[in-house]
Amino acid sequence: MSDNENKENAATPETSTHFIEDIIDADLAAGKNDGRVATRFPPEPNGYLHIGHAKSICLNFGLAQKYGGTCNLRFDDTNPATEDVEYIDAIQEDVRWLGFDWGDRLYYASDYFEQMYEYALVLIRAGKAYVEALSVEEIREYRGNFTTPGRESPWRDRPVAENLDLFARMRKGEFKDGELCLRARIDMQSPNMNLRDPVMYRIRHAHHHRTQDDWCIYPMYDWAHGLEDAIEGITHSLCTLEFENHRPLYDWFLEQLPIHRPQQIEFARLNLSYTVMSKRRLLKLVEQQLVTGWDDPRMPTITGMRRRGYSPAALRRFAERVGLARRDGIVDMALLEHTVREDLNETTPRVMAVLNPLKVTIENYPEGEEEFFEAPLHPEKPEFGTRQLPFSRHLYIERDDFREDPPKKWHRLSPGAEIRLRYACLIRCNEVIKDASGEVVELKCTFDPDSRGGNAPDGRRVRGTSHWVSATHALPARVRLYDRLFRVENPLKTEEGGDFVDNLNPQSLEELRDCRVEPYLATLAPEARVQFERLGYFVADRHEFRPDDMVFNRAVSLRDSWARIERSQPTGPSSANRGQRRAAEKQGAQPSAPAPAAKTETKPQAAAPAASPAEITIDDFARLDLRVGVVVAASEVAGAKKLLQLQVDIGEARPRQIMAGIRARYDDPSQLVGKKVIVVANLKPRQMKFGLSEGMLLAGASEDGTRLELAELSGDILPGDTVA
RNA sequence: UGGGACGUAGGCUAAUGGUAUGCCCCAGGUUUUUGGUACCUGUCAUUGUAGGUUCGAAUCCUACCGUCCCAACCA
Repeated sequence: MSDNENKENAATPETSTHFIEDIIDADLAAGKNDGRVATRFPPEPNGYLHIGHAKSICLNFGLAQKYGGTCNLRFDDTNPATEDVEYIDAIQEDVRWLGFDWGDRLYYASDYFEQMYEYALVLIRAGKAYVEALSVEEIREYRGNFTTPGRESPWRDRPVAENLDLFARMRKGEFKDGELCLRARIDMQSPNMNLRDPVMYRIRHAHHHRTQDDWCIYPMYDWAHGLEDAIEGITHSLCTLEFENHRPLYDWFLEQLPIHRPQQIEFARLNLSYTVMSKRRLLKLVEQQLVTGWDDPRMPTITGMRRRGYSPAALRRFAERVGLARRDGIVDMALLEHTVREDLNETTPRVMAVLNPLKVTIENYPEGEEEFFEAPLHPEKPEFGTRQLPFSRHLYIERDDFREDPPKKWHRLSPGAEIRLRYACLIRCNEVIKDASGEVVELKCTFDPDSRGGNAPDGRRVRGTSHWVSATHALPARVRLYDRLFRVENPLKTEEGGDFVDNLNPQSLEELRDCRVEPYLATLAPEARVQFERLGYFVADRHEFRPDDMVFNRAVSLRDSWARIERSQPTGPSSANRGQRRAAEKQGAQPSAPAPAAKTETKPQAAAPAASPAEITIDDFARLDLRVGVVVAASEVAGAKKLLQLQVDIGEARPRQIMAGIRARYDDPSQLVGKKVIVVANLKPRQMKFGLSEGMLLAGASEDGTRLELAELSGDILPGDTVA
């Protein structure tokens, strides 16, 4: 590589610029705004901030940092009916915790009310605004709809003097709520509904948390927001896509006034799988006590994620990583979890905790004796230091780390097997003690005195390493295991008449009350993040943790490749697949290919370490939407030996295309045409090599049990009928 | 239904007329006193579809299809 190339590479930025940076670069190049970049983060104090806001915060503050500009924190407090000081405090705490500093640039829209009022007078005098006397219902009716243009209000041509008088009296409080309002005089025919004489001020005799009872008229968003930006000298006003239709209005208002003209730019809001992101819905979860509060660790709120143990750096990195574009989509929760693991892996000390303790007695270790092993707090970072691990005759190990009948590839403890206790020694299991019900209650083991520190004296290979605590020294703790709040990727997709709360994951929280942790953990401060070795990243609960009553929340589990191996083992407990098949057999049918059940839908949660992996319940099975389908076309798929491509009418606007691995049985596909079959209608469509498959057909063994056969139906049934 | 936007792999994302980038997911492997981490390898895209312009198109043009947003005195 030449020097030249080296230089070029060095100059190439690691991340490419996104479209907003491109706009700013162009503005700067054109000499706009005197080379200034000024952004703002303008939350309405009517709820807590969520991860979507975090994206916006990182964007706005990040841009200011990058361009040497400023970013204001501004509360858009124009609606006293829904706003509250509780939120004002919480929002500031969240932004600060995320790592951003607004310096002395904290502003409130309500500080501009007087100025806005003056500007409204300007519009009235110019004949661009008028006092409306129609009722809310009448205004709605006059507005028309998408297809029919609006009609002009009878008050639209009220003389300026009268408007001025009425508006002044509105302010003085001479009218009741809703009796009058101030409207912009724009265009009732506009195809953009926002331009059909939008309301600028409404009358609300309400107490405002900052202006008290000074005002009884409050500005609407469209009128207020551009003014707030203009007054603060914002250059680039960033907002989400749904405000795109408002931009002509944003611009129109500012054009009427002799003030600074900020530029509104929209970007796609962040959506995350397995959660909801609107304040309205989050509020519902809180109010109906479906979660413990705004800071419930399962909530996608910033404060919830904080309590969950996510770090500010992880959230910032995530915001960076999801990118910025104008196309909306749903970011995979797995990306967030990956980012959290990545950050916590680098920043977090390792400690040992046993969540489901199983008693172990080291028979050749003297009763009453103890010793201490020095163990590093981070295996790759000596600068983290070490701590002393007490060891004695009586220990606890994780119940999951022992199996009486070990499956293949099991590296952990089982009768006669030898494992390493992390940083301590090698032990071998000699005897299994069970209680009356047959449950394993204790293991009798011996340790190899020459293996102190954990190394095999003769270099023998010991593959399994378990975490452990000394029973005589360990401290009790409560541990909460969290899982995703919703059991489906998009909780907003519900059955007819359903509600997103129907999709809540009933197993999103599991509290373990009988955990044992090493003594070192009592020195932790609330909110300290640690890795419990081999289990996951945990945080000392910021509200409930005390040295004598320890409470930990699991931020995220470690990746668990054993769970994967076991899942794929034919002899292991049933995989998601097998479970589903078993359930299907009860109904006398067996799902046949194409895609053996959507992986992402039935994937067992890596979570709950104690849970038996991958079972599905009868409730899961009931989620299958089975429909009657009529095959309208069937053909072979060129290049695929097993597949048939079917068009199946299930009573929808168009037939579904379904790829089925049944070619071996139906060598003449045309014989299938006209047959009534059973279709899994709510299976996530799957893009296969040979085309999209939009469902799955049920099949079973033929009567003589020798071949596969599609389950067929007959009788007076129609495509789309539900199969009970 | 009128208007506005958006379509790149299973999910995000890059590309600025020069032959599809990176991350996540998934599958395998190496190292390992965490079945973690790190590292390596692999699967997956004729860029929504169909035409056109061009030596050359994800990029420009046309048409179609699909998805999202808008009919609060909410923001």
